[in-house]
Amino acid sequence: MARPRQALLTRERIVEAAAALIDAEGIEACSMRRLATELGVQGPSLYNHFATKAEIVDAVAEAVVAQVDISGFHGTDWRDGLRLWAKSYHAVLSAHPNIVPVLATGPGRRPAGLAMAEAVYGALIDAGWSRARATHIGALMRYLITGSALGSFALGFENDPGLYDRFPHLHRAHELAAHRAAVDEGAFELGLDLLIDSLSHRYDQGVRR
Amino acid sequence: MARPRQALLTRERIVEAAAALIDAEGIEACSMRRLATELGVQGPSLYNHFATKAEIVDAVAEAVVAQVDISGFHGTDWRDGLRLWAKSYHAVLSAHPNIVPVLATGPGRRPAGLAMAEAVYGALIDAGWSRARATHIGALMRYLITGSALGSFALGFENDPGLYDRFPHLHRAHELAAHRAAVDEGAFELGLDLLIDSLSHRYDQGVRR
DNA sequence: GTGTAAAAACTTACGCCGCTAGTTTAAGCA
DNA sequence: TGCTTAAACTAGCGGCGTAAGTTTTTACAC
Repeated sequence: MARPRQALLTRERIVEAAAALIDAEGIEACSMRRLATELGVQGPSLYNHFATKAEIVDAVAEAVVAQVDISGFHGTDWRDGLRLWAKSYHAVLSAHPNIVPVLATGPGRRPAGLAMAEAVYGALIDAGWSRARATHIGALMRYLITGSALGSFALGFENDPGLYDRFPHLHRAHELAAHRAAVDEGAFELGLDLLIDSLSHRYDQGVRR
Repeated sequence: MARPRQALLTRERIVEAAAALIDAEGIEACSMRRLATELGVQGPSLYNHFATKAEIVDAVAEAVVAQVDISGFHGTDWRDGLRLWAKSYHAVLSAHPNIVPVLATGPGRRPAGLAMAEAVYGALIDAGWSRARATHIGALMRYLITGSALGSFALGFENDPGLYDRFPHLHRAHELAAHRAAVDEGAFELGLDLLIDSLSHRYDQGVRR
């Protein structure tokens, strides 16, 4: 086949298919040949639209970050804005855990990441936090969110009671997997509550740097 | 060359070389052929000592986690134990960031990870936290620690002022990289302080579940 | 001592990977 | 109408993880 009358590929179609493949089977399973097959095309054709595989993966990362809701910072208390943003970010990353290691490499390189940083940092500055503290708060929220999305804590323990015989306190660790959602979500929610409570306390006491 | 009088390889030598290569250039750069060359041997010889590359990477991960100091839980307040452990864990992962995504996949699969979970969970249970809360606290500490080690926040913003023209609050973001240590460490320390302060407050009020 | 089995290096090779080069044909425009 | 560019193709390179089979040495049973 030479050039078709109607283009078979677009950057959008490629990113969409790559995102689906990465979500389902991970970045390594999303090979150029495999992705092309999924799109009904031969492998090298993808290079007419993206220069490298890394560019495709980056575009997927950008599309994921763009889904995060940063509208909660407008006209609300900084605490509420922070909470809404964190929950949205957490929900988006939890839906796409396989792309998380890529996101972590450059929060401020992709447009959507910059827009997010602007919103978070801006809201904290406007609330009166010092520049240094606003940076720290933004960073540590990111730590909690990406850390929780990187891998399920509950699924990190295998469902085999015999594994924990040498660890008396872990004798019920094999039950963790069955309560994955409650454990993982509970830990994230607790972390968010603790951080915001503590920040709020400092803020109300006038400690803002 | 056939079998040598003295074995050229041991599991330890392989893990050591693999750890160095992963630290220096990442997991993908640590190919079987490359690693073998580094050890003065042909690629497939490694399979006499490990069944797969994943097994080698796993052994590196195990060796890294084993460096974390969990001795701080003995005979001290749970808050101090938690803080000492978290700082040690953070320091170890910061020294080996390229292995972090591997660690996140199974906190309770490797022996060193289990020993760590036993120490953390046990200390929290002994202090009086409920089983559910002890699990949550262990998990969210892990989130903060792995999240912070996954990628530098400061280095996520390129040192090019022009990039931030469209984002008024980020007009000094290009300076972040120059203060990498202060930003990244400051954020982690703040997160740790906030979490422990907040947990401590709840604990002292008798809210332990 | 000798015979045998296992161990630890080797060589060769398979199928997949990211990617390059060159080819073909259609589209878009002067 | 003719020229350039775009978007598909095929062929192929070097590297990857790994399997299979070879060679020689070691360790141990008789």
